[in-house]
Amino acid sequence: MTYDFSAIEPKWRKIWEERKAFHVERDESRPKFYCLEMFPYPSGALHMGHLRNYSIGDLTARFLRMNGYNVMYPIGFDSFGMPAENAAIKMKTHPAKWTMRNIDHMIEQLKSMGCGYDWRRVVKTCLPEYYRWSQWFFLQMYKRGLAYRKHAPVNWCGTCGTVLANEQVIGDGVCWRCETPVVKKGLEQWFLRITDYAQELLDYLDQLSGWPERVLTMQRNWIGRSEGVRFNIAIADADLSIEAFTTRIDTIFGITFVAIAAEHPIVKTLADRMTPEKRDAALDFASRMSARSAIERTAVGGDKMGMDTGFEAVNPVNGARIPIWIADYILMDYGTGAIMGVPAHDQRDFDFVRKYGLGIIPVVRAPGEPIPDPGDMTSAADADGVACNSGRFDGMPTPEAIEKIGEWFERESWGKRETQYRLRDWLISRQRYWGTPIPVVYCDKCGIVPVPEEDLPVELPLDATIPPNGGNALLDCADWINTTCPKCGGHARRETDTMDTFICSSWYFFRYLSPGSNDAPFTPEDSKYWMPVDLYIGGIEHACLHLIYARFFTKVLSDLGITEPTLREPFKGLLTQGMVIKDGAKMSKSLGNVVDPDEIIKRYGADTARLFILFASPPDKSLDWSDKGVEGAHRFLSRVYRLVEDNLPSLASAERLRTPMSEITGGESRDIKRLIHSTIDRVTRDIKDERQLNTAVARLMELCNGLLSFAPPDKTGHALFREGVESLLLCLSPFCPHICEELWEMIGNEGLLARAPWPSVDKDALAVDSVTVVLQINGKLREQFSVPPGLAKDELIGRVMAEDAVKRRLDGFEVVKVIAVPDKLVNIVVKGK
RNA sequence: GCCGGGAUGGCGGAAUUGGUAGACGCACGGGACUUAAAAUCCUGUGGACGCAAGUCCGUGCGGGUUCAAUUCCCGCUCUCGGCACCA
Repeated sequence: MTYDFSAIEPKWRKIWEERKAFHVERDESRPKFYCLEMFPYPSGALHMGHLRNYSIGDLTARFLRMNGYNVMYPIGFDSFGMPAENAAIKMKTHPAKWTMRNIDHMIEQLKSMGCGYDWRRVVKTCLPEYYRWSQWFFLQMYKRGLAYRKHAPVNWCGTCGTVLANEQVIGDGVCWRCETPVVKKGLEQWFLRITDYAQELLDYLDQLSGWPERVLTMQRNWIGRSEGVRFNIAIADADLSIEAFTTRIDTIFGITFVAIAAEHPIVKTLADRMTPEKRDAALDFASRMSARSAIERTAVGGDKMGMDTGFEAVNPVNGARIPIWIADYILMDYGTGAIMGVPAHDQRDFDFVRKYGLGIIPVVRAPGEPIPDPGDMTSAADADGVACNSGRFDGMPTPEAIEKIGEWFERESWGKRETQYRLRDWLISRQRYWGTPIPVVYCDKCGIVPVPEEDLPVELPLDATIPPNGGNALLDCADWINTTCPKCGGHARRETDTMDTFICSSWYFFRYLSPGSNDAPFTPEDSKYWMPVDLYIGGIEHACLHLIYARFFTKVLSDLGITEPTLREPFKGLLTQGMVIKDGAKMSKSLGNVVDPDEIIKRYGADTARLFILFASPPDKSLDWSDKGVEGAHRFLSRVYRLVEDNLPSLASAERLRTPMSEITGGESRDIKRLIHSTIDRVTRDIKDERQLNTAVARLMELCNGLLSFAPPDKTGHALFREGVESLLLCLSPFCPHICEELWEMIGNEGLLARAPWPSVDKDALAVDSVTVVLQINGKLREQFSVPPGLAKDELIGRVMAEDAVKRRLDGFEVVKVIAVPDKLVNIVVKGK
């Protein structure tokens, strides 16, 4: 018989299922571990990235289960979203049908991988039993003012036919899904007040020691905190003022213009006070500027465009009159949409005045240097220095000037020191059908009315037909839209926008914990026992999307009293797996370099696929797919199989499971005992502490090689051989569970390996009988000697110096210094001949 | 521009606190088995010189610290990723 994975793998999956090997319940008597994977979108089939994600997850879950932890390891499907609608149009079917069929197929695929999920806990976010609670959370937030509706310039993707949250606009301003350039549109939409949590989201990053530094940095950048002063600038000869925000209030004496965003409301006010020709020109300029896509607006080194309004502003500190311009480089959605222009110390302002011939006033100089001549300046000087041209602040270093002038502004009530964030409130409305309906109606009389909790869920009508042009199918559901107002009973219309699917994924990890719960999204007991997630595994692409939203949701749930007040963060540990690469590029359909997991599993088995993936590179680095490497992994498993099959009589003859080191005499036997236990030791540490799964596999290969070349010399030898084989199977089982179960059974063990305890390390067996020390001369390796371990420095030096080879080498040299490192080396420093 | 990774044989990747660079695997060379091939097993494999013993060079580049540097410090180059007219 050879290694027949196609018979072995289904056999053990069936047994695991029958024996409910992976069912899990709360158990206060054992430490818990919550191992979570980013759940897949049911696109139709798993790709290699999924296989990698879930191989890492299942290994972790199995390892910890064997180590005595009560392990929560669930899976589900993020099953609302655009692709289902697109597929529905293309395949002339319904998104629900397409989605549910895909889920069924992907469940089969996940099972074929051998992942030990608790299948009773599967979450499908497109089912009313799930999304009713998303709606319920929305209502709780609405009640507390955390969900609100406002008119705002929003990001619109023409291809997807919907608005997007800021986080979903990526790169140079394109849609995260279809990469269409996004345009700004003024619309009334629903938002969640995530900015209320900006500071906490930032502060708690410091506590997330189990997260990769890159992700923490990305989130810090995204939240983008900056401290400055918000202040009023009066408009001359008008009872109007403009608010500006600056982080460099110390440069206030250097203002030579004020610039406002094209979308700024004051543009219209000012235009109304202009001559008709001037007015038309201004409004035309403003609308041309604001209509441009993010790509055009932020083109690197883009020429700045501006227009003088003819109005003047008054510098609060000295009464200087300065022109007010509309400028395209001012963003309406950051700060106040208006800035004080200080060309001497801001490169953008500098570029602007050079183009339009406005003045430059230097107000910071390098210490000990004269005030620069504006005419000589070739760029803005944004470095710190000391104040100049700034009245009584002259000579003050920049940080102090920022402090003192800020205080002065507050004292004079000109403005206030303030912290700004780049983070924007989360726009959750989507003009799409296949999503969670927003539980709100618009009453002719009462306006916005939330749907009462007892009327939840607001079910998505499943009899809708997706319009072939990709529009929102809900708009055609007149029966569904027209309803009665829960408040006055009059006519009302349902909200036809659905929620961003990132809402669904913001709390699914709570739902896993209480799958049957009908009167609450999850039970407090379950949440208290299982949360937080101990290890979350997924792609880094969610660093500023899902991972921020889920943190926000967790904080809100905690504040609403739905979870423990102390549960402020959902994910204690985060492992961002690397990409799967083939031929130097990320696997993608367009490049034609995809490898189908199904085919690999069919051809080599799931154990081989998993082993290769875990062996080829560390989990957080990118993985180079190699067909040859897969064959290598398969070859190894065949060798493991043969190791057992060819030695069944020897294995059966073993009389004891563990032989103490003190009873082992032969050198080879002592070596194999040592190899067994150093392997267990290393593999355990590699998995637990280092997450170095690739080196753990390497150790197991070494153990296998060692056992293959070990010929048991006696009875003790046979016992040791069995000890080695059992250790190998136990340690290998989280990587390749099926073959290990099979071999475990073959050597006569009862009970599931999946439930067996992890082998312990026999510390006595780690002690070595001799060590190799090297001789260095002037730091260069020269000789090697075998000596007993634990020799003191002097003893070691004495022994090495006595060697003939060493004497020969030192002949004619003067020994300057001798360094000894016990059990490692002796380095002799010598001087010329 | 700012922030964060990374650079080690032909390839993927290893190297506790500075202490034998290249574990493990792939690929390749030689051999065994075979009529032959595949599979399997044994064996070699960083580069240069050498019959050999051995010597020299070698972890992106240039310096430095040290008896000793892939590892620590200073200065660069290249590369991947994130953010960016963010006031």
